[in-house]
Amino acid sequence: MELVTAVEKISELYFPLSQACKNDIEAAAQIIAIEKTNLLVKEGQIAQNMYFICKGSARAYYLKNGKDITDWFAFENDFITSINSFFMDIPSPHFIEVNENSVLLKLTKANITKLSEKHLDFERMGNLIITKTMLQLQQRIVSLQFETAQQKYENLLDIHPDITLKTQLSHIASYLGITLETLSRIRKLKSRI
Amino acid sequence: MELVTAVEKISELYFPLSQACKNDIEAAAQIIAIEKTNLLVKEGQIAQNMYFICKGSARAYYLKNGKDITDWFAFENDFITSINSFFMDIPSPHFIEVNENSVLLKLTKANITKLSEKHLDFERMGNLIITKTMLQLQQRIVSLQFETAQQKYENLLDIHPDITLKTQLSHIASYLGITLETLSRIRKLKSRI
DNA sequence: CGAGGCCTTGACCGCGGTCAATGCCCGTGG
DNA sequence: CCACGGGCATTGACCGCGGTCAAGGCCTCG
Repeated sequence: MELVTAVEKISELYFPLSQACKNDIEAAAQIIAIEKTNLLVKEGQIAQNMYFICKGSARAYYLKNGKDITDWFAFENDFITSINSFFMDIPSPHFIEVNENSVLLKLTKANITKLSEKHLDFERMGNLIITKTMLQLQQRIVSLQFETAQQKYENLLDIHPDITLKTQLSHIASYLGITLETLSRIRKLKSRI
Repeated sequence: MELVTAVEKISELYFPLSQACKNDIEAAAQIIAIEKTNLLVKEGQIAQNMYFICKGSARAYYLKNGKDITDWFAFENDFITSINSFFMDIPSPHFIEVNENSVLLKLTKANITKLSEKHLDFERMGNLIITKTMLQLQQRIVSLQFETAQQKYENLLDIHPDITLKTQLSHIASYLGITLETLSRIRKLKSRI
């Protein structure tokens, strides 16, 4: 069953969980299938759920003067939610959109809280995920601060070589903090080599 | 005594702690006085301690092609460490430098681990601090991605109006991802208004 | 008083943003 | 089945922000 394998995957990839913990996760979580371009969270809502991507991909974006700015991508085996909203219980500045027809594991905040209280290993895992996210953000700051548009694009390709197959270039551009036009020119240069 | 008031401050500012927890922190922590320009962590070391700034200020920086790039400032009532190193047990990419003659509360990682295991409220507080740091970093990404040099400087002034009194402009410039010259020109413009 | 840090100022220029036209692909309806 | 329209990407012309390089000013401290 899909739910069991998803939980197993989480335990393997993030933190080894006891069988009792895995069982409780399985009892609390749901598997849901979502179609391309559907929204998991809308701006202004309070994000109630954390999603783990079993299959597919998603992104968080916000509107800045009406422009769509991608803030975060999540692919298979990543977690995604509106972090501001989920952790601080404030209205989400982000939309979360599913980019492809996807299968997600969904955990409510209430369930996560209960699981954290009951299972030390679950709480540890949560800590670890937050810490890693923090370090990733820090890395991204370094990248944004001192790299050229081209370097930033190449870094992204190093991490996600096939991102251009699944993702609109305009979303990638705003994620990198550059314009669509600049990204297009960079890609042209690279293809000529 | 200084130690007791520092712990009280932490409890007030970050998360309400039980008296038992505060007592244990006081038993585990040390107050240390450090002179200006001393280093708390050097590049390549593994950061063993978390510091809370009772008085003074500090910064984390790294060397990029020999240039000093400020990554983080910490002022009174902030915590500071080399986050990569401290949380992941890897050699620090950062130096941590005390900017003024300062008084710090120091907690070793071993003590923090013990306190987290013993006191649920302490662990919660740790979680909260990490989460808030994560959200701050995320905010900084937005700022770096789409703001002009001037906007970034003004944002910093909103948060730390008196930062220029304590901090070299060259450190501020590298924190904002701009050059010292650009910062100087921005400041000139502002002073003429 | 001289030296060395730190900051300011000026001249120059290139990366990447903006605006606008064009190309390309695909879904929909006549 | 083709024609049209809309969304996305490409390309070109232009230009301004902010980087680089270099000179000079201003403290502070020995």
